[in-house]
Amino acid sequence: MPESGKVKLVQGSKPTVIDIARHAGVSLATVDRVLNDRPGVRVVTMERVHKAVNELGYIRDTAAANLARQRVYRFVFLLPESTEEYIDALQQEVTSQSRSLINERTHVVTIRVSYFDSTEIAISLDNLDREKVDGVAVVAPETPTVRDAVTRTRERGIAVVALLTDLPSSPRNHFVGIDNKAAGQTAAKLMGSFSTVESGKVLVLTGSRLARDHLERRYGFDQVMEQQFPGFAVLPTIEIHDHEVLAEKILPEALSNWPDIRGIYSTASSNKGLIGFLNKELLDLVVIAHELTPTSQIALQQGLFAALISQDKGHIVRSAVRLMRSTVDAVPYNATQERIRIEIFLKENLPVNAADT
Amino acid sequence: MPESGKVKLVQGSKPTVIDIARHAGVSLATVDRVLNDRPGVRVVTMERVHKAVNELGYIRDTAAANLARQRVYRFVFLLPESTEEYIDALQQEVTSQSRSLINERTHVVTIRVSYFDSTEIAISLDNLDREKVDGVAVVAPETPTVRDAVTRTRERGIAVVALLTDLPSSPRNHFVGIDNKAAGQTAAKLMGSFSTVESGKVLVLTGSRLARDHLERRYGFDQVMEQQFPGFAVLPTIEIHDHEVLAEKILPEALSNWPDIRGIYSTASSNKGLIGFLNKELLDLVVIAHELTPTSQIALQQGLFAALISQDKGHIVRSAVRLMRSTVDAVPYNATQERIRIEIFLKENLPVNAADT
DNA sequence: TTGAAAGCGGTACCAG
DNA sequence: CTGGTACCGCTTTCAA
Repeated sequence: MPESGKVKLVQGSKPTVIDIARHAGVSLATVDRVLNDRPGVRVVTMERVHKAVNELGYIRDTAAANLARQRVYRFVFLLPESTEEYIDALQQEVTSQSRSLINERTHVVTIRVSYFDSTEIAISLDNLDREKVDGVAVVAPETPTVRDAVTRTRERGIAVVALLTDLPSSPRNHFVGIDNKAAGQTAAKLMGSFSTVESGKVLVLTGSRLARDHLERRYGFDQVMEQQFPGFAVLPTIEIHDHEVLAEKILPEALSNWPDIRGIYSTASSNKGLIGFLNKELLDLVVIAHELTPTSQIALQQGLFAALISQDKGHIVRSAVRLMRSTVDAVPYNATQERIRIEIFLKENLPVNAADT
Repeated sequence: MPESGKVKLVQGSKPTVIDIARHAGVSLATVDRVLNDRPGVRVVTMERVHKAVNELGYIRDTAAANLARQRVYRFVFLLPESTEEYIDALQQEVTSQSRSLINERTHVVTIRVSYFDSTEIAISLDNLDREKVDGVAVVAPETPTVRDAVTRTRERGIAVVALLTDLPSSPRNHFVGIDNKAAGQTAAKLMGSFSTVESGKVLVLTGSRLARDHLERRYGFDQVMEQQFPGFAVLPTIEIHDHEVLAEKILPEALSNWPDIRGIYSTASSNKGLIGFLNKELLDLVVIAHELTPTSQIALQQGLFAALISQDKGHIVRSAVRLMRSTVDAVPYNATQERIRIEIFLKENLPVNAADT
C-alpha cells in the first residue's frame, strides 16, 4: 500500500489502460492480458494490475474495445414456423432492426422452425456454427429435448436467451417476455370488470394447449376468475387448429350449446377466426385477446375486443439483443430495462399506428 | 455514372473513411471536413466526396467518432421543485442512471426549480452555460415566458426536450412523456368499467389546475365519461394544496355533500392525502390515480386504488438522453423506441418491486 | 484548399 | 512471462 502515495480516486476523466499500466508498472500488453484473463501472466503481476484497477476505479471503454477488436456480434433468432400474426410481426421487427444494428456491429438473422417439433429445434440449435454465431434467441417449448439442446448450445459457448415462453429448467437461463401468469390474471380482472353482468360462462381459446405460455395464462386467468368473479364459469380450452373452422363451426356451436357465454379470452396470438366470427354475429360479449397486431388493433378500435394484452415487439428484440451481447461479453445488464411490460391496450390508449410494421 | 465501373454496394464489411478517401481521390482530412461540414473545401471536392459516400453507402461509426473526438455529452434535467413523489423518483432515476451513463460519455445533473415560477425557469434556462451544457430536459408549464426561454436556449445551440408535459408551441419541440388526453380517456374507461353501478358522481383531484397535463387528462376523462358512461356526473376539479387538509377536511366534506360519489380520479402524481383518507374511511369507491410510486403501489396492492396509470421513469430518462444526444449530433432517432407508453397497472399485473428506486 | 500524421482507449501480433 | 507496436475508424492539429 505505501506504494506510490495517494491516488486521485476522483479524477477529471476516467482512467485508461495507460493509467493502469503506469500505476502497476507494467506494459499495456500485460494490462490487456489480465483484463481479458488471457494466459501467460504471473500471479503477482496479475495482482499488481488488479490492484491498480481497483485503486483507480478503472472501467473499460466498451466502444473503444469493440473498435480495436473489430468485434462483430452475430445473433440468430430462432422463431416458430407458424402463421401466427405476432410471430410474423416479430420476424419483421428483427429484420427492421437489423439495419440499424449493423451500425452497432451486430448482425442478426432469423431461422424458422416448427414450434412443435422439439427434435427439429434441437437440430437447428446443434447446427449453429460456433464460428459463425455468438448467440441465439429461441422461442421453444420446454421439452427435455429442447432443454438438453439449449444446454449443449450454451456449453459450446453460444449465448442463449428464451423468447416469449420461458425455459426455466435450463441452467443460467435468461427470459425475454412477459410474466404470463400475471397476464392471465390481468385478463381475468378485465374480463370480470368489463362485464355488465355477474354470472355466465367464459370461453377460452388458445393456439396450442401444449405451449407453456398458454398454460400459465390460463392458470392465472382461472385463479382470478374464481377468486374475484365466482359467478362466472370458465369452460375448457378450445384449441384453434383452423381459423376458418373456428369461425364457421366451433364458435357458433359453442354459443348455441352455452347460450349464457358472456366472454371470450383468447390466449392465442392470432385472432383471425375469432374476429371473423365476432364480425358477423354481433353479440354482447366481453372479448380479451393477446398481442397488438394490425388485425387485433382494428378489432379493438371497432369495439369487437374489449382489451388487448400485449408485449412490445420492439422492446423484445432490443432486449434479447442486449442480453445476448452482455452474455457474450460477460458483463452485467440492467434488469429493470429488460423487464418486458404487460401492456394493456384499450380503445382509449391505442396509439396511432401502434401496430405498424 | 460511367465513372469507374461498378461499385460493390454490398461489401463484406462497411466502408470506412479510408474507402471514401480512396474512392474520391482525396485525403482523410478532406473527407472528414465534408462529412462534418467544416469549411475550407471547394465545392467540386465536396461533391466528389458526397458522391463517394453515396456510392459506397458509407455510414459513420459513431463510436469511433466519439472516441476520436473525446466527445462528452453534458445534459441537465430541469425538474420542478415539488414534493411530488413521482418527481423525486424521477430525480433519483436520473441520479441512478448517471453512473452508467458516464461510461457512455454522457454526464447528467439535475436542477430543481419551482414549476409555477416561469421567470425562475426562464432564468435557469438562460443561465445554462453553452460551454458546459449540451442539452436540457425540462419539465415546465407552457407559458410565453417559458416558451421564449426555450427558444433562446435552442438558439444558443443547447438541445431542449420537454419532459412529462409538452411544450408544443415551441419550435422544433421534442416531447418525452405520455399522451395525456389518451391517459384521461383510459382512466375514464377504467372508472366506468370498474364501477358496479351506473350512475353517481365522480370526483377529480389534481396537483395543480394550471398544469397542461392535468387539463389534457381532465379533457380526455370528461369526454369518455360523457360518451360512454353518461350516468355519471364529473364534479369540478379539486386542487390539492395540502395533503393533510385534503384527507382531514376536503374529502370528508365532499363525500358528505355528495353522498353518491362513486369514484375518484386523481391526476396528481402524489397521492398521500388521498390514500390517508381512503385508509380510514373504508368506502366503496373506484379510485384511479397516476404514477407508480412506492406509496401508490401499496395502495394498489391493498385494493384502495383500482388502477394506476403510469409512465416508466427509467424509459423517460433514457429516452430524454437519447433524444438530446441525437439532437446535438443531428442524427435521426427511432420514434417507436421513444414512444412513452401509457402503462396500466392493476393489482394483477403489478411486477414485484416495480416502483423500486 | 488540402494532406500527413498523431492520437482517442483498447487489442493483439510478434519478438525477446 | 513480458514488452513494443501497429492498428480499429475517425478527428484534429500543423504544415504545405
